[in-house]
Amino acid sequence: MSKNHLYKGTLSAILLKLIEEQGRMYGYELTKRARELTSGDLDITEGALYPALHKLEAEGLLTTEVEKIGNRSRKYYRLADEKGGEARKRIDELAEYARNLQQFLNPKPGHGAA
Amino acid sequence: MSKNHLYKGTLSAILLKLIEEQGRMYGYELTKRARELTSGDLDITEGALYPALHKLEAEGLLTTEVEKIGNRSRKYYRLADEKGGEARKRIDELAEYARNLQQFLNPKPGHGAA
DNA sequence: CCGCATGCATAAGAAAATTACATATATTTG
DNA sequence: CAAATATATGTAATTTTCTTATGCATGCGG
Repeated sequence: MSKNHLYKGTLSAILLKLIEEQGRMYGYELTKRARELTSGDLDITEGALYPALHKLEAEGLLTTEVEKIGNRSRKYYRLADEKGGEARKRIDELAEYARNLQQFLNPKPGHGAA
Repeated sequence: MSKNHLYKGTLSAILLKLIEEQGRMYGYELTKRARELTSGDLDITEGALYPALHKLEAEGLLTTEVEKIGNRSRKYYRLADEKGGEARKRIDELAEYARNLQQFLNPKPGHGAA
């Protein structure tokens, strides 16, 4: 029972935020963390995840390091130094979006009307 | 300079919310109100608006009343009585989504780690 | 008269996600 | 040990949703 439909459009910014927080993360880890933090509301599927990560890498926002864990390989992502500003900008936009949405849903009870 | 891309997926819920608040609203009015409430961040275009409204109407969530203002006609939308529950459910989901997103961006300083 | 705001609507295309699949290793469970 | 499940990455076909570009018509201000 995911509520993915509402998260549409925020996926790549969410990925950037998680990666920024942890320093580096790999795909599978990102899906688990997102599920945790949203109480299961956001269930990122591979079909959405990997294309999004690849796109961010292609844009130069992320760099990768492949690491062997035993016989299996993980692909770690981290924010690219050169475009760190752009990444942070997108994360900030996400935060501003969240605030706007809150504002929208719970408009400040103006001083005017009782 | 809209930030529409972040709002993807939330449009129909946002429309429901606005209509619920005002009792009834017409298309053009909705675009203006959304722009107002989000300081211009959400600029709903007709190409997104009307298909979304038509879909909600087709789903039975909205009913319409066409009204003549002088020589021009407005199409007012209001929540359908029969499916008012579903509409409110979607609005609640939007609110929960907004809270989750806030939580996600500003995690409560957990008890766990120091 | 011309441009802009109001007001509704559709159509072609792009973007982003869903769903389904493919592959492979590691761990748990009956 | 065999089978199921978790870990781990990826692609492809399809669908949903939005953008961009139109189209039509009224009303008002300069």
